Amino acid sequence: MERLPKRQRHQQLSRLLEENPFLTDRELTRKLKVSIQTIRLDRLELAIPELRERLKLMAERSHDSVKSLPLHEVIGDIVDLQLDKSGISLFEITEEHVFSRTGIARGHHVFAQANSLAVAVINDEIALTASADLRFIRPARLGEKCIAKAYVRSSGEQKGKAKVEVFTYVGEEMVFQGNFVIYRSAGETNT
Amino acid sequence: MERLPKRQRHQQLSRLLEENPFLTDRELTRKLKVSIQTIRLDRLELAIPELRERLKLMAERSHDSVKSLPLHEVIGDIVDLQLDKSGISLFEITEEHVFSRTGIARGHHVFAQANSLAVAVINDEIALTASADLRFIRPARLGEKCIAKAYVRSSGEQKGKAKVEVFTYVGEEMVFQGNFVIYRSAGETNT
DNA sequence: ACTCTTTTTGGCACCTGGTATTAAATCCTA
DNA sequence: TAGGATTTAATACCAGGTGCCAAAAAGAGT
Repeated sequence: MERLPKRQRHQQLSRLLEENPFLTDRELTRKLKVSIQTIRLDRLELAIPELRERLKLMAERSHDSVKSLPLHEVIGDIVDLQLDKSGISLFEITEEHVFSRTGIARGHHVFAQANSLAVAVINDEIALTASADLRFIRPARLGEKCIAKAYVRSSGEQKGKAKVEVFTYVGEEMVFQGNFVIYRSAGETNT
Repeated sequence: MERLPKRQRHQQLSRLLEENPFLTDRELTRKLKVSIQTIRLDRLELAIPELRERLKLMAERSHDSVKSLPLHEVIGDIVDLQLDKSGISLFEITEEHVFSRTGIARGHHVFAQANSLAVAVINDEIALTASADLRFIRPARLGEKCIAKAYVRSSGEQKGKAKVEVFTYVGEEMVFQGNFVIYRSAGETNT
């Protein structure tokens, strides 16, 4: 039995729609050289919804992913904050934070959580990172919940700089440690 | 002339569709208590496309933003790369990177560019940031183009660690400098 | 060569969510 | 009360399908 042609076509169809979900059945007939009914049977078998449904799905995905894009403000959820003293934030490592090959979080996300917290804990109008000293103790992995704890070591209202120490844990294990020096507006703003 | 009802309806219609672009004209008639023709005239005047067009637009946006979503892989465009030697990347500060009150870039974005480049420049299957030492020399601001230059100082194939130095400039001015220690898979992978 | 099954086509009615056009009804106000 | 703006109605048409049924074509088995 040379049942291949159908399977092959199914594969091609899947591939085509994966790389361009905007194709109508009619356009697919031209690419695959079969009738439109065949295309529709194929979609049925492969459980691929019609064009409009595909677009709707994509639109829905993009609609609620607006919320989950944490690029703008604080990275991680701050669950406790004592200004000029200490703070705690939570951050869960999801697919978008990891190297896809290894499932290990990219360093800048772990840093972003710690940095956001270090800035937030400083009780001032303007607080900017001046310098930092980081240690990635062990990699954080997909699905892990990172708990960052920040302690203000010297707030130095006069000097314009504050020192903040941040420790990030997964469970009991420490995964990251950083010493931050934060500029605060009391001292100077910027050029 | 009590021309308000129309303008008011137009405003409501815009608002409704803004917060839920998935509404059909028929659903809108129920919300606004006017005939479907009125809804269509209104959309015409307001140049709001029909439901399917709206969904298509959203789908398209989300489709090619896959490329421009810089969350996953490398932050910044790498324009030059000599593995185990040096690399250059460009990154423009846009609204989403800054504190909205001050227009100053959040530190973790500047760090992310430098960190991505430091990892990219290491010629190895797996490269992870081990530790880093950072100096934010002056704030990067909205609209500025950051040029990060990375130099591998000691690649240490045996030791499993490489040292990378990164300098980030806006024009002639240095805004950031960092010393990175990168784990490379030659030495050890991970737990 | 003749079955039997799978696969592929074709045709037709129907659906949704519209556009386009023309016409009638309703307001408002000068 | 005439006249423009506004609203509603009615009808034809379109894209991109679904659902269903039948017929043609292609293989496979013996």
